[in-house]
Amino acid sequence: MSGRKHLESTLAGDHAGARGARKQLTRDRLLDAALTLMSEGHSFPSLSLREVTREAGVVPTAFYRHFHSMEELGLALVEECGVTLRRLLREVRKAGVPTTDIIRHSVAVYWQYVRANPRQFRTAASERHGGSPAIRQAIRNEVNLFVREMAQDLRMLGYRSDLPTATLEMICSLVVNTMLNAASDILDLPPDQPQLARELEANFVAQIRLIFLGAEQWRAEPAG
Amino acid sequence: MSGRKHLESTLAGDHAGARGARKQLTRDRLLDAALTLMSEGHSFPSLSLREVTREAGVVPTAFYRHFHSMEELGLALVEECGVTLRRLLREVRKAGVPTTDIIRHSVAVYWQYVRANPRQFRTAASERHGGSPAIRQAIRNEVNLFVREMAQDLRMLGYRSDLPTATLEMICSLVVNTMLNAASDILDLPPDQPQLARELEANFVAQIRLIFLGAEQWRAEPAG
DNA sequence: TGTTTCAGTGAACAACTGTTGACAAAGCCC
DNA sequence: GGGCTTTGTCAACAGTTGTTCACTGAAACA
Repeated sequence: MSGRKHLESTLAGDHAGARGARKQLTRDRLLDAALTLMSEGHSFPSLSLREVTREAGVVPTAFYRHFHSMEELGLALVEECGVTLRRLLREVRKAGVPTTDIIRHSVAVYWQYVRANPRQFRTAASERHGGSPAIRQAIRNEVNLFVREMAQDLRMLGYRSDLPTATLEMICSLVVNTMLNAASDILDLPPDQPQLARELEANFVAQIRLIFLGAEQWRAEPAG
Repeated sequence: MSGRKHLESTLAGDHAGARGARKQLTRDRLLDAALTLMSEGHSFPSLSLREVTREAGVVPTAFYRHFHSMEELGLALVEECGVTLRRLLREVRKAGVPTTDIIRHSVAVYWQYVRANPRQFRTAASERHGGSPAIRQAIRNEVNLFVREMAQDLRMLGYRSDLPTATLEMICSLVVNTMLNAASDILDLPPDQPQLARELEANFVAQIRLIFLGAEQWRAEPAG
């Protein structure tokens, strides 16, 4: 019952054998099914267990082999979105620092990233304020992680090195909020309206620019 | 069938007679029930028609005397939230312009307003990105209305009168997004943590301040 | 006054929900 | 190979859902 192998297999995502691989596959199919249903207009709290298993091509009872409840699936989904977000950060970082018009460039990367992963971003935006308290908290954690990592990046770049970390994080959190709002906006556009999309992007760039304009003016001792 | 009186009573919210008043009352009870259930952790898309009528103390079929579907109730709810928001704007406006530390003052009013109407703000934040497409669109309209009104207020105050309206609205939309995010954050705090609430408020004030710091620096011709 | 209109009731329906237990087959370990 | 473990299936349950229809009683109207 409590053999070593069993313990291993219950830890996160080991699943080396052919059996574990198969399990991971249908687990992924369940997560994918939920993501797909949500991108089709459903919202997560209204998803039923049976709907998800139907979409995944599995019998309802099989669900319990992977999650205790829909809420647990939701948390797994949040983690997946977090991974996606952090991958984005790594990509932007890897793209180097053009120093000239860095904002427009970063926004462009972000924009294309949102369009490439619409389901994850819709889910993140949708559950951030709407889901169950537990899921909301999980997303908050994920977002905070992202914010902290981003602030650290700014620090590494030597941006406003006179400011305390808390202030940098305050700025980044403002940026991230704006990012997520913009993602939700763009994903609600009818896909055949490139003009509206461009206006939205321009507005988004302007807002980010405005934030950094404010950040450059921020006094280290804002006591007024 | 098409008498004058009947026509009147189908128009929005006339309901002068004793009958109309009674109808309006249970309609309000339905809306209130939905709001209450949502503030208890449920999210709107997962609310069932029967749950709402149960909470409102009426039989399920009575629902149809007021709304065709839950989605229609949702739209009515959005409108109610919009009214709440505009009342807020009027209150801030009425409070006068202290000119000194206007941001901290406005934020304080807003803060207390959120705490006084938690159910409306939770609903607004929750459905803004999460609800059905129709409801999402309705909220977007409501928010845009608010943004436009706020931009007009800034103009009346003579704030950055050199900027085009579109730019003012871009700024206000950033402010409103930040406001709604902060509302969602504060409403998720455990109610016995005044220290966290104060930190949250300080962070919120800082973000708004940062935005206006950027706004003051914004060049009328941002072509770079 | 008598008649009409209509918000709210009650019973009933078919469909769907989450969850159960026993069972088949395939992977795993000895 | 044989026995244990485990993923997925099948059948079935009790409860809830949205919606229907015929109804009651009181307010509104003539």
